Amino acid sequence: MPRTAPGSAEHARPSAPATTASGGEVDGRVRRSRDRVLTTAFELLSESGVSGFTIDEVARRSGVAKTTIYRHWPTRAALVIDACSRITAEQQVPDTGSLDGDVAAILADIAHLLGAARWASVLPSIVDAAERDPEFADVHRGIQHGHAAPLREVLQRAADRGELPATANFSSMIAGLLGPLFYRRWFSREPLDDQFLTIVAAVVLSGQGATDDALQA
Amino acid sequence: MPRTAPGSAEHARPSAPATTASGGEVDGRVRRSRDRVLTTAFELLSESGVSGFTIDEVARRSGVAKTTIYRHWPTRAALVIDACSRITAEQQVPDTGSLDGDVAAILADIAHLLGAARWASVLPSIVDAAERDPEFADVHRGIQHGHAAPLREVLQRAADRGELPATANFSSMIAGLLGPLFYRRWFSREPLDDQFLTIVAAVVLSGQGATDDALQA
DNA sequence: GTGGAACGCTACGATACCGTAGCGTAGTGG
DNA sequence: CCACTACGCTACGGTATCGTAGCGTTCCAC
Repeated sequence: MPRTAPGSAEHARPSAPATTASGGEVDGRVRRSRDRVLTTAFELLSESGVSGFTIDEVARRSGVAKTTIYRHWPTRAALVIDACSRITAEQQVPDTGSLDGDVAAILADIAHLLGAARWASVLPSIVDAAERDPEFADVHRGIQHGHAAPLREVLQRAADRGELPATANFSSMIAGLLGPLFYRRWFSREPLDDQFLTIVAAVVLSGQGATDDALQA
Repeated sequence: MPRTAPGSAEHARPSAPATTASGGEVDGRVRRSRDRVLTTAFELLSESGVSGFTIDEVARRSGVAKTTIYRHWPTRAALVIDACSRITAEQQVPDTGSLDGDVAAILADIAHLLGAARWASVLPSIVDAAERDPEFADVHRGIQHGHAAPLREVLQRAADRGELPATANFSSMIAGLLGPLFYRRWFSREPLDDQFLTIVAAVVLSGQGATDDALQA
């Protein structure tokens, strides 16, 4: 986003509340507009990346007037960020009873996400932007946390159950589990088949590894 | 690069040879211009990413006139690609005698690259572009191959020596070794300390793992 | 119904780039 | 010393965006 100044994410609505007196309900028109725009925005984002993202194009595709878009988002950057944030895709934390099962479930989930064109093609754009723009760095942090958290949780549970040594290095294990998947999707561009997932999980979990003790061997 | 058509990478020089009658030597002025431009281009690329890359800015910084730049590269895209290709950074293939030693050396190299601001901040940009532009996909493939090849070679040598089972799954091992490093640099943004490298290598190599047999356990 | 908010439309001004033209200057090689 | 080539400079034409203004229209809420 070379052309636009960051600008505060805060947006002063024209004048009035837009929420009816009762609860936090909003005018149906507002809701429709916002939804249509955000949906289109996300779609466009996955097609063209952060840099190819254009308000004019969003307006064209969504059928929502450009002026209306600017009534809801103060700046292009704000809309991009907002659309990006929709990716957060909170993963569910599985509970199969065993660490192996939990990890397998999570890896399968992630692999599925990586297979879904949209998600997987937007993320590199965000990573790139995050390298330079602090606002994107925040978004990135959120996404990152979103998919590492479930793994961390099942690892913690396993440690509590005694399935993992207390010295287990969670952070390294997570990198060991997710890294190879990401690597294949974005770098070597090889398929993420079940066999690969199984191998990754087996190697990291059996080399239970990731404890610092293992280094003495 | 939303604004510019790809265009052939071929560039018809104005008219004359630019190379003297003798060998492939070129006019010193040409050499200076090309060098200055490419250097500046790469620098700018790592600062602003592929999308923030501008011919005008390259001209400003390098001191080389925009018209001159266009005399050497037919289009913005061509210059970007050319600058990107400079990253290829051919890694050396170590030969410490043992698989462990070789892998450790390579991981240290990669970690060093990932620590170098320039290289590491350009790559996400290329990955992003490669998602949509076939020309960048080529560049990306080259880079990717460039850093996976040494690993593949030391693994092959180890297999020949009998240090690895013949059934070893090289591709998975490479993903298992490089993935975690990349993951830490671009996703979790944790430091790549020696301990981490050691753990990664130990886990993947000890779980020699990556053979399909290991799955029966 | 009716008032007011939200929307759509057209048109702008301002920038930033791309890529090219034309012309004069400087440096290279013989 | 001379021709030839590469270079620098200024100025364009063209395009794509951003973000805003003004005004009429539609739709929600009461």
